[in-house]
Amino acid sequence: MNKRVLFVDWETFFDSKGGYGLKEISVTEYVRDSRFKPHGIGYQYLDQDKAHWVSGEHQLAAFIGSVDWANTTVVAHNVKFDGAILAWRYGVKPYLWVDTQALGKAALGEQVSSYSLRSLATYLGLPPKGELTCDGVLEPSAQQLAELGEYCKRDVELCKGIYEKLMPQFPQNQIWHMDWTIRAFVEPRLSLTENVLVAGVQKEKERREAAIKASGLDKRVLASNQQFARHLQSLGIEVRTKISGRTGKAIPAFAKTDEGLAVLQRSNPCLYAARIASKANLLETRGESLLRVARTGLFPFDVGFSGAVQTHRYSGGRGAGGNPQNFTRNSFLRDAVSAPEGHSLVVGDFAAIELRILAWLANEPQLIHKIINNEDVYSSFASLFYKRTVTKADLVERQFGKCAILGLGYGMGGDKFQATVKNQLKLDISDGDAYKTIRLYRTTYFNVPKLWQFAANVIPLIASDRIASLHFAPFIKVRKNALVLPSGLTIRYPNLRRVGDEWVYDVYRKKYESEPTKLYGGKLIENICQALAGELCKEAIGRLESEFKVPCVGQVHDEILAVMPTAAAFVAVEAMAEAMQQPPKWWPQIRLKSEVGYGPTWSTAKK
DNA sequence: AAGCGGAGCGCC
DNA sequence: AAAAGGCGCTCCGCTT
Repeated sequence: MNKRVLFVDWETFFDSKGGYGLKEISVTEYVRDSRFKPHGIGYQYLDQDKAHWVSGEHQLAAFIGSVDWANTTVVAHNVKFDGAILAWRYGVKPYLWVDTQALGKAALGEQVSSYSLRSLATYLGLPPKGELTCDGVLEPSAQQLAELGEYCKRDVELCKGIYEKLMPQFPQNQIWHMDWTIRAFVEPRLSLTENVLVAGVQKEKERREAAIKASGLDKRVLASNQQFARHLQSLGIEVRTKISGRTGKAIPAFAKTDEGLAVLQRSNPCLYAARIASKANLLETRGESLLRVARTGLFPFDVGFSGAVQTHRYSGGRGAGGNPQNFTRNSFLRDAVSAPEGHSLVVGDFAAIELRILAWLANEPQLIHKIINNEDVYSSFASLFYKRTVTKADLVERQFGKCAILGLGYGMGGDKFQATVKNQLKLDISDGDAYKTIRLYRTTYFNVPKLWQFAANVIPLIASDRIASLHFAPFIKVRKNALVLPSGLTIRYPNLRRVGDEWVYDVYRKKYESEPTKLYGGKLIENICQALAGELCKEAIGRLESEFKVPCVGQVHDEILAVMPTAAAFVAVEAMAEAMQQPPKWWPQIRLKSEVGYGPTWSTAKK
């Protein structure tokens, strides 16, 4: 049977003053709220010239009932919102979900500054979007409802226009993956355990308040850079400054990794602790927002297709209590995420996936050989550095080796490496040691710097009009200002040009203004490694669901989450390991490895 | 009062 | 420059 394509857009009651709106609360809380009330829906099929408007409870029910959802692809702009309403309020399960906002990110990338309906419509030369607000209007008058209908129909037509313009530029094989990111949200399978969140937040609050109280200072003084600096000066403590990378002005060096704060930590630990405690942290704010979601039902997993527009990795969304990609490791946040009754979470992790990709791209035998023989690359590098045999038992030394192996593959310099070691390992190393580590890495794995050089040599080719493939990655094609990945998705370097002896391209960092950004060999390789890792993970999810019938419920870069009945969890572990280890058709040589575990919660499932 | 930019920090 | 990068979230402080 032919699938029909249906464009939709809901108009619903919101009240920003009453705290009931999408700026105020997450999509999940909004749609599940008792105040939720649809004004109506705009819709249009792909083969229709004009959009339609349906309002009124009975008419809406009749419309929903009239659609053959199982054979309909539903398209909307930010479809997680419209899909959540259809799925959670009307029990709709369509053939496929498509999001024109994600389509914009995937197909246009950095070429636009915003992926709002208005911005994409303007960029693509579609008719202007209407202007209308009905903030706080619970019962629109007949005239208001008619105006809302006209406004909504225009949005539906714009959504269809965006789809028609961008779909030809979007690789068909990626449609299923886009659908998966939306299903992970609108068909949630995970739970959030309320009391775990309550206890975690409470503990964190008490810890912070105690630290602030112990200092005897006002929280506002501690939290403000200016006031805190003045307070330190009044105590006769020197306030070190640093130069802002963005503004070029001197600012107080108050970051955790700044030396000035480290000095304070040693000289006045109480004041240091209070300063840190004065800032809200992720643990507490995220715990609170997840708790609000937990009270409404299951946990929708929000990742955005091509959210990382440069590499097409998934980004974390804010639709259900905040970005699930940065839940603090070994924290109560991950303890709170669990499989439903009678089920287990199966979690798989690609082992050192970017390192493997780098090793095979560089064709570096010192890495490839060790990886194939299951030798511990981190210990091996640490052994070279410390000039003695380091094993997994030498925790700090091996951690140092890991930090170097994972960090130095893209050209990192000494200062940055020193800061990274301090930040991740809480380890102080000298300038000399940092420099020595970098030199050791680059001489030991000399094919890696050679790869950066190959990449640097390719940059002029990317900027030219010539069509080619990368000789070190033949499955990646070179196009004008772009690289085409095996999936067909494109890494873009808009307006790539030489400025002096550097290469730059334009990135929208600010909202309305693009900014030249440098491109060099190491960075190009990093973009490629991240992008390929993302593609491998997507392919594994595809195999797991279609071949192994293991329903995947979430993804964090190199990690896949699935939910299975506990009786079948062990079988799913095997399936996941196999699905993740299978090399892709376009790169049969690479050797992948995964670590898979299962348990009742995210924390327990992950080894 | 609301919006924006800068800075810092969580994850991979 | 043989220069790690990709994100989202939060707060402060300034502008509008």
